[in-house]
This record gives sequence, C-alpha cells and structure tokens, in this order.
Amino acid sequence: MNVELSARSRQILEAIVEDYIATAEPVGSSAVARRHAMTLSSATVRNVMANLEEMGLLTSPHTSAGRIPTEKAYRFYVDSLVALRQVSRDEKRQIINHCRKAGAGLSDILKETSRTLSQLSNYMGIVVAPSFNSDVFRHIEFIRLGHRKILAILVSSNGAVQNRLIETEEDHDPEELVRMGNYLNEMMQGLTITQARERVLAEMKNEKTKYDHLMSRALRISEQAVTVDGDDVFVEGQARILDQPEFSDAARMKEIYEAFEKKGIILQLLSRCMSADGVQIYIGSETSLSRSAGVSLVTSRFVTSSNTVGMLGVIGPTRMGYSSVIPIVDYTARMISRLLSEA
Amino acid sequence: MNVELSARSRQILEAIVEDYIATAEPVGSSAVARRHAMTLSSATVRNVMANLEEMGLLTSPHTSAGRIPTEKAYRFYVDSLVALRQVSRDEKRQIINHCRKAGAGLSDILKETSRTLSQLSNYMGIVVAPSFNSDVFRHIEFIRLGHRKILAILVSSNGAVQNRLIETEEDHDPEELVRMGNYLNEMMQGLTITQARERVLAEMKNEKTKYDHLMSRALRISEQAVTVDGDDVFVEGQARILDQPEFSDAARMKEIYEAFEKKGIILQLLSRCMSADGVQIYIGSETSLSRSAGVSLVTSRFVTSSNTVGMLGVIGPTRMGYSSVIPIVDYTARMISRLLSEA
DNA sequence: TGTTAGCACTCAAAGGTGTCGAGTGCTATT
DNA sequence: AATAGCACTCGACACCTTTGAGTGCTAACA
Repeated sequence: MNVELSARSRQILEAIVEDYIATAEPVGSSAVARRHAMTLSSATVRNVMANLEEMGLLTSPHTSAGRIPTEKAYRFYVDSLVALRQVSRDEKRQIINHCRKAGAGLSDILKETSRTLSQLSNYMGIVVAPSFNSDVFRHIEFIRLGHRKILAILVSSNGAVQNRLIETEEDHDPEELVRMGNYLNEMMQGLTITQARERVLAEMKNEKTKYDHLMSRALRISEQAVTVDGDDVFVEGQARILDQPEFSDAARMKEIYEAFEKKGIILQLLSRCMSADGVQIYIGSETSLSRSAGVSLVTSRFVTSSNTVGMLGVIGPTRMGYSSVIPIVDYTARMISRLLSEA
Repeated sequence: MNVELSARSRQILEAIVEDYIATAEPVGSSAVARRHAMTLSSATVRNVMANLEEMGLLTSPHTSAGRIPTEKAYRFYVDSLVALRQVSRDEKRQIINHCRKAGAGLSDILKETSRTLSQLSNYMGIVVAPSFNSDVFRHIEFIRLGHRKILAILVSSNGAVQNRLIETEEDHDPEELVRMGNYLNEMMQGLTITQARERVLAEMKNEKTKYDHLMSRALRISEQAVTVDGDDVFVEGQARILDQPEFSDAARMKEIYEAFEKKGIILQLLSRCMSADGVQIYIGSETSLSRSAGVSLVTSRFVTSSNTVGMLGVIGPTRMGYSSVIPIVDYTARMISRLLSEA
C-alpha cells in the first residue's frame, strides 16, 4: 500500500486531487501544468500521469477526458499529502457558540453539534451518543401511570435519560414504587448500566432476595428498565449532499438516504471508530456504507465526564474537502470532550 | 369552487386523474376511451376534455401531449369522485403488528407509526406528538448530577417524558431535591403543563411562598423545568419520495428536504389540521409547504387517554394514490387513538 | 343535437450526423 | 530527462430529420 513516489509525482498527484476536489471534473495534463504554475510542460505531466495511472492512483473515465483520482489516491493523499488548514477563528467561534446555544441536555448538545458539523463542512454531520450501557448508573425511578402500568426512568451520570413503559403483573401503589426505587438505587450505585443489569440478574437468583416480595418484584421490573438497546444517532444536513454534483441522480441518492434510515448500519460502521484515538478517515469502499455510492467518512471520538466514548464526524462524497474537514472534526471533538468533561 | 359537471364529464375526469396517478404521464383522449372501456370514441372524449380544460381542471404541458389534472381537479377528485379502497386485511394486520411491536413508550409508538404509514403508503409518513404542554401533569423529579447541576424530569399522563438540565445558583443536596419534588408534585396535581407553569409563576409572586426558602427555590427551578417548547415530530421514509418520477431532479428534492429539516415549518402546517376531525387533505399549494414542489398532505388527528391531540399523516406528490392513502391514514389514526386511549 | 370519422397540424422525443476540442500516447528532438 | 509536435480518440454539443401521439376542426351521420 505504501507507494514510493518521487517528490514531483507527489506534487502532481496532490494537484490533481485538489483540482478534482474543487471542480468535480476530470483534470487534464495541461490544467495541472498551468494551474499549478509548474515549470513543467503538459507533456511531462502526461508522462507522470501515465505512471500514476499504472500504479492505480488515477483512472480516466474515457480515452480523452482528464484523469480522476482513485480511492487509493485519496488514501495516499490524506495519509501523506494533505496540508491541513487551520481552523479559522470564525469557525472556532461558531463551534463554541453552538455549544453554548444548545440546551444543556446531553442530547440537545449532541444534536446541535451534528448541525454545526454539517454547517461548517457543508456535508452531513453525524454524532453518535456515548453508549448508555457503558455509562455509570445514577438514578432509577418508577412512576405509576395507570393500572399495572409504570414508567421506569433511568438516568446515567452523563445526564442521559432513558424511559420505558412497563406493564406489570400486579398493580403497585406509589409508596411501593418509591421503596423499590430506593432499594435499587442503593444496589446499583457506582455500577455501569451493563454491570447493573448483570447485578439484577444475579440478585434474581439469590435465595435471600427470592423470597422477599418487594425485592423480587423490584428486580423483575428493573430488569426491563436496565435493558437498553441501541444508541442515539444524530444526523443533520442531509439536504446538503444534494449540492454535490455527483449525487444529482436519484438512484444514487436513494441508496444513501436508505442507508441512513437504517441507523443500525451507521452504528455498526462507527463502532469501529470508537477504538482508536484521533481523527479517523474512511474512504469510499472502506466505509462499507454502500459500495457504489462513493462516500467518505471523517470521524473522531469524544469523551464525557464519566469516561464514556461517543463519536462524531462528517459524511460526504469521496471527493471531499479533507484539508478543512479534518481539522474541523478534530477541533469539534476536542471542544465537545471539554464541554462534556466539565460536568 | 363547486363545479357542476355532467355524469359523463365526471367519469372522464376521474379516469384521467386515476390514469395520471398511475402513470405520471399526460393522458390522451384515446387512452381514456380505450382503457376506460367506454362506449365513447376518442373524438367525443376530446370534446369533453376541451371543456374540462376550459374549466381549469386540466392543462396540457404542450400542444400535442395529453392532459394532466390541475390542483383544482385533484381537489374535485378527492371531494366527490374518489372511490375509497377498503383497508385490506393485510394492511390492517401490518398496522396492528406495528403498534404491538413498538416499545411501549409514547415516542416509540409514534415513531413506529410514522414508519408504518410510510411503508403502507409508499410515501413519507409523518406523526406529530400530542402537545406536551396541553397534557396533564403527572410527576416532577429532580436528580442531582453534579455541583450546582440538577436534572429535572417531567412526566405527563401520556407517559411522555421531558428532561432538562438546570444549573442552579447554589448547590442542593438530594434530600432537599426530594422535598422540593414533593411540594411541586402536590401543587401541580391535576393541572396541565401549561396551567402548571402559570401556577408556578403565580406562586412566585405569592408573599407566603416568597419567604419560604425551600419553596421559592423549588419554584425558581421548576419554572425552567415546566417550560417546554416544541413538539416532537417523527418523519420516516424520506427516501421513498425519490421513487416518484416527479422528484427525480435534484433542485426540487432539495427544496423538500430542506423544508423537512426545519421541523418548525411542518408544525405550523399541521397545527391547522388539529382543529378539525376526520381526514384532512391539502393539495399542492394548499399545503403552503413549498410552492413549486407539488406535494400533497393527507392527515388525521388522534387522541390520547388524557385527551390531548396529535396528528398523523402522509406526505407525497400531488399525484398521490388518494384512494388508498386516505383509508390508510384514517384507519391508522383510529387504531392509534384506541391504542393510546387504553392506557 | 349529440356522436363519430377523417384529416391537417403541432410538437416533444428519439435518433442520426457532423463538428469541435480537450486530452491522450507516441516519437523525434533538444 | 524534458519538451514539442502530431495523429488519434471520443464525449459534448449543435443541428437535422423522422416518428408518433395527441389535438382541434369540420363534415357526415344517427
């Protein structure tokens, strides 16, 4: 994968990639020679381009069009060519303002962040909330809504709230529910949600609690309450990708939108990004999002006060302005981490 | 508006509208004569069509294409021509299954409903949750998250949950928060959220409470908690409208998608539908959604156990299969009302 | 009087042809 | 090694013709 290239070849490749990113049109040899104010003639550039094509870094859509970069070229570009732009003062201001503006709830902040990413990058912004299950338990509470219907509210240290309606076998009066809550709150103190669930399951088998009416009921109910599946995903700016010329045809677009309606796909895709630190970049087929669609993904992790990990990033066409998107994603992730760590 | 038409003209108009709905292509006189197995020749149909055009019910995109229905024609069609299909057993089954499948929480149900509508209609499904503010207060609760940070949780009779992070001026310990909760719960019992807010504001001016430390603090905090703005909107199946030939071009699509990112527009649009009972239909420019887009809206209200009103419906092209969409929306609204009233 | 057949007319869509020009690969030259 | 020159390729575009669906009108007919 690691290609050896002369300095000149690299320069030319860089010029082609950047030109193509800017124009979305195949770039020809003379364009490179001219625009890049090189001392080289177009003929020379042609020779180099022929080389690059042989190495699988460029392709031509047809005989007499210019060349366009392959995924491999983008990969090489982001790995060793791209000159990252600084995040401008104005952009920083926008990011910070957005953080402040958002209602203080976790999901408000994340939604607003997603929107910010979309605005700054002009692509789609995406934020995956830190997994509720790995967050630390804070509080559980039962509220009677009606006959044999109670609402369980589960709060984590992040301030994330899950609520679930539970139908019980027998009716419970409010005082009973309060006592159940107290018992469970004590029991789960300091555990993560996942651990809390395990603890509940363990206690249910425990002989002592088995015969305590209140406890066994509390456990039965809370088992449902602490079973949380699926994390929140915030996607904003879907309309923006319609600006990109490569997505002007309906079939292609549809593929992408359908991918986004099944949030499961995205989660699966992004769980990979959680493991590594710093900005991660997935180009075209590396995203395994939709093989024909030609989308790329720039992501980074963020952490919360309770040390859970979330993910944020930008999805756009493979032909994406990496030089500005990468720093934006990086900076935003840092700011969100800081904001959420203050708590 | 109420046009007088002979039985024959009506039949022909109906045939044209239905043909156009089915094919999205201008329909010509011979097509009507043939497909509709009429005893009339195409020449006669032509005469009638010329009449209909004069009345503003048809237009031709150009001289020698067929005719297409105007908005006025659709209006007339849904008002007095359309033969509503029965909701098929299979569709009923799907609707009911979806209701059951959804997690029992209110927002889960509504989201799932939106998806169901989308699937059955093949257009976009939309559901607006009953306004939280007009729902009856059930429970309020404060949880300490950190120094001077508390989470307020507000539950309505519907089982809808709102949570809000509040930064307080001084730190409150958990017991204090519990006492505050008790006080407020008692105070707000039986009121709607809106009334509860008014009550809080009134109490804040009350001399008696003003000098009670606990109460005045509780009121100050709860004021923020009971201020809820914006209702939930669930839109599903956005990708489906890409199937419609009239939306194959990007500019048009973008307009629609942008409209949907600002959920405020939808809310405003739909608040109108809340007032009247039964299925409401808005055609083309009647939606005021986006003047050029040519979208229609079929909606109906649903009610919950606490007598709050929500809205559900289908958004699709003006050229929409009204005969099946209308019954589907109607039936779904009834089922959801029943499901939510059981509670 | 309402219906129909016939006919001339219109016009978008589809297909064919020719030109243009951007871009290439190759080769000879510096 | 770099460049200039040149023949070649092929999509884009403009222009044309053909085709056919559909219309409006009129005259004939029941």
